[in-house]
Amino acid sequence: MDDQARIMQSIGGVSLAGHSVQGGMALPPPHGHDGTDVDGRKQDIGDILHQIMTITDQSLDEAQAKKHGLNCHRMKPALFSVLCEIKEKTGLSIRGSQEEDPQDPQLMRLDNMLLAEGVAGPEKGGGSAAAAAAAAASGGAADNSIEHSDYRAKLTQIRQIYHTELEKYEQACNEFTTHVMNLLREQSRTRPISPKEIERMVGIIHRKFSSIQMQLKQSTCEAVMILRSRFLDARRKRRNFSKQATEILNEYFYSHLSNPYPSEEAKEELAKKCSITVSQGVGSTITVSQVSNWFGNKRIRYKKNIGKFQEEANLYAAKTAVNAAHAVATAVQNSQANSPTTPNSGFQMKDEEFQLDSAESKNTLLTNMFTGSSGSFNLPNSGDMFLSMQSLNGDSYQGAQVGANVQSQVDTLRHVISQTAGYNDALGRNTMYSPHGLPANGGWQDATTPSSVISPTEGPGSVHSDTSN
DNA sequence: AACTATGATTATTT
DNA sequence: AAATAATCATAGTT
Repeated sequence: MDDQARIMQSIGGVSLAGHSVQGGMALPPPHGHDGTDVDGRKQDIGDILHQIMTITDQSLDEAQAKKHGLNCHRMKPALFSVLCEIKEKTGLSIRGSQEEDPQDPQLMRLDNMLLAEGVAGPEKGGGSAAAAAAAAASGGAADNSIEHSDYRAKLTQIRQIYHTELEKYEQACNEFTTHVMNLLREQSRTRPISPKEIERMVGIIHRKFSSIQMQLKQSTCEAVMILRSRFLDARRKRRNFSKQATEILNEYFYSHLSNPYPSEEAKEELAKKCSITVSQGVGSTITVSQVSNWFGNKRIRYKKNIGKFQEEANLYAAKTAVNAAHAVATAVQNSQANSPTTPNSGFQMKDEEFQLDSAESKNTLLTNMFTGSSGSFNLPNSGDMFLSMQSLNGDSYQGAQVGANVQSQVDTLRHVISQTAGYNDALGRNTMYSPHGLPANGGWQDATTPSSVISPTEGPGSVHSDTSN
């Protein structure tokens, strides 16, 4: 009350001195007599101040009405100028503006991370989301991305939420800012508000909202981290393939030992086979990239220590030998049947001759057939092998149809042969199959120095730097 | 618990 | 881009 009295005092003085009392004259004075003029004015001003003070206590309509009344009041300009003066004196108007946020390193960090994670930024250039969608649409043809499709989907989800929230905050911030600005502008009719103050206010609001946004960013980061640890690390968690799957892969590997690089199609096929193979109850469908991994690992590990794999090699070679023999036999039979120009040429193979039970006769037979012809299996690939077969038999039929299909079986047969031969007459014949001179130069089939048949016990060196974890 | 096997990742080479 | 070589980290084995 003391303040108020003082203010009123000064109002009386200033207003009368500074502003001519035009407004006051225009409006009918509350109290007509000169004698009570001063008292009346005091009361007037007291009323106005009271109304200003209590403006927020009233309902909107009432307040609007009162506000209008105040704005039209004859004392209003005077009061305004007084307020201006007060404000100037108390130095309330310009203060501050020294708080420029120091570009918050933490915010930067979060921003960078979100950007790196592909959550922020512009839709990743048709990258993940589009690719994932395409992959999902096209079905199984998505090799690598299908593994991460879950992850990508979740990431997209996070991204979406993040963006909608961000937008929401942005919008709310703008709305609130404009609202406050309007409010201040309107109030500036009643009390002095410099543009700088408005600016400062806006700055404050923005800072508040950006701190909220930072929280959003932080929690988004957290979500991404959790997602990462859940998925990408789970990806590293290894599940062994099923027995059947490794069986299939090994079969392919050992029957293509001379060139164990399955084409993309072959890989797809293998992946399919491995996935189809029973016991796939719980999520272990094998993907193409897994097949690639497998072959990569297999090749390098086989090469690194062939001796260790001899047993396995024999096993699978023998296993597929029967099939191979079958296939060769039927293929030859078919070709013979289909081509009248090639009557029997002593290359008949009957199934019975290739029962594994009668392995001995089979192997010697084949051994004689192959080793007898060229004496060496140091061939770049099975294509040559096939040629040698042809020349051996003096057969003139075009083997294209057979040749292509038979190639892998020939590999297998060669293996079996080399094994038996290696054991039976390993003396002069160490240039037959077996590892095609691998460890020396690292190549798989351009080997120029075929090593001797590796004994099934342990290869030379046998260093496995791999298993030293 | 030590050890090996193996699927996956990373860095480098080709 | 694909292969290799080295390495990682876990699944199985002993």
